[in-house]
Amino acid sequence: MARRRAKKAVRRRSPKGNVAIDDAVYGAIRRAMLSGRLRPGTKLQEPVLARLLKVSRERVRKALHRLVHERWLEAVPNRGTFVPAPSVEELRELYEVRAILEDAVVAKLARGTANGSAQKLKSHVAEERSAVKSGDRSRLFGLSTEFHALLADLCGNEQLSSTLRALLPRSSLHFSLFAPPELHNCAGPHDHGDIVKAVLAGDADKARTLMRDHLSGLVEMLSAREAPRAAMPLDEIFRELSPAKRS
Amino acid sequence: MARRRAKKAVRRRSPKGNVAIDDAVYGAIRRAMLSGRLRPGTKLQEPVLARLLKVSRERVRKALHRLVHERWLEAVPNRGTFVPAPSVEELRELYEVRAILEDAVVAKLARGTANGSAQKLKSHVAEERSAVKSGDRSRLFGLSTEFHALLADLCGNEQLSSTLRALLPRSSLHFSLFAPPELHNCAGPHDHGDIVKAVLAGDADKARTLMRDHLSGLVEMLSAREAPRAAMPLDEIFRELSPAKRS
DNA sequence: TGTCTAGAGAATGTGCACATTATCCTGTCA
DNA sequence: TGACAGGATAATGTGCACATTCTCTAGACA
Repeated sequence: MARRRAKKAVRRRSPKGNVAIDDAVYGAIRRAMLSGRLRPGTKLQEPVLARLLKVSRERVRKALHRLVHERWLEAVPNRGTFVPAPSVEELRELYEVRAILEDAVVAKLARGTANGSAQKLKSHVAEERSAVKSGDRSRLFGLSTEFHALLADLCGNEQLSSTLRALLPRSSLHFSLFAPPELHNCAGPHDHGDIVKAVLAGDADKARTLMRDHLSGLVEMLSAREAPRAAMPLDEIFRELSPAKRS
Repeated sequence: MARRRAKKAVRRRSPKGNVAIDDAVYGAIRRAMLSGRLRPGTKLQEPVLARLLKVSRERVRKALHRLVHERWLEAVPNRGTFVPAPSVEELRELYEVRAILEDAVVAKLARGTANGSAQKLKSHVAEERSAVKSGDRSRLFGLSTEFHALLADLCGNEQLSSTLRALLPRSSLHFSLFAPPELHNCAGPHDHGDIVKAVLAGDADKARTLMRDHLSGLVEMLSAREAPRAAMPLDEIFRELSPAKRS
């Protein structure tokens, strides 16, 4: 009973802030992956992450399950959660499916878009260009992926959008792990601008061709599998990212 | 301490049987949904299911999370887990995405299949025909869905296969909730047989047309939204299904 | 009579303690 | 010296108790 009262006095958790905490934990781990410093095979231990992020182990657990579900991570029963080592074969298959879906996406968009779509697309491409200049790798990666999601969103078919979005985390994983460190090698923003132009011009055939070429180019780049960055201890990775967790 | 020893004496859980229990709980709830007796809006309460299935609440919790993830169910924070009421609009969107993917599937297969594919497809269609005759609604629903998954599997692209499979639970949900009770109204096995013929004949165009018509036919049928079966208390539904849980 | 409020009851959410399992290290024996 | 067995340690997995939130109902008041 004494214990019960003590607990009640100590608890100072904001009422509706639970999902916010969950999202912060999820985001921190996801950002760590996007940074490209987590090498395939790395084990993400629940107690370690809980200590580094200063949350209970259950929160880490939940976030890890979510990431496994989205295929950012892989779980082995009674063993733990690991950073996957996706194969080139998987890369090819993944981008084949993306090509099927995104071909349909740009074809639909070229046939006609909703009001405001043109503005959204243009400003997104502009944002990508500024990210290239500032040299923020994580930010550019995020924006590049989001471009494809944005296209799908503008189709007005939620199922199409969510189906493609489900493929993007795994796609980003390949990017994080195997993209070259130099940003100017990424064939991203330039292609994106051309695709937008074709779509807005209503040229479906050109848009489809550009999209397929764009995706093929990414496959080629990622198949090279440039040597990844040097490994870094977990605590250093998360120490760097911890400020963003609170924003 | 006495409590601790008592626990140890009572526990008689098989060592590796945990995942089996989880699967059983998951399967029981899924089967309940496929039976078509759970109406949209029904709340699936954790304590009730735990009592009916004779497992701990945590197991039920885990299974519900999984079903929510697969979009069989919908969760509302602090409120519970509910049987969804998917709209006709969603139905159309869903089948549009399926058409995009399955169009590509049959086109790939018509270009050439792996050894043994023909046999698998033929025997599957035969199985569907026998299910129609036996009048087992749940079984036919399961087989009909599995036919589309089988086609995707035979493509040899795991990503394509898993992407389509991710859409099938939600698709089955529409089927369970809104398909007419009479089995002979289902435009299933007959279409499937024709598609198999076209694929094995290498006629890609015909296979694609048949697949698109087949999916359109399903949309039309499900859009009618026949009156669902009468509601039934949860305990009766799960009492009927409990034997299968142990098999 | 309709609406709003307070409280009882029951559901969901979460931290913790403990059980179970894997890993690593050490010592022994061939 | 190498391989293997056994135990120490630390991880993952799970049931439970409690906190929090929601729902539903009875009753007061306009």
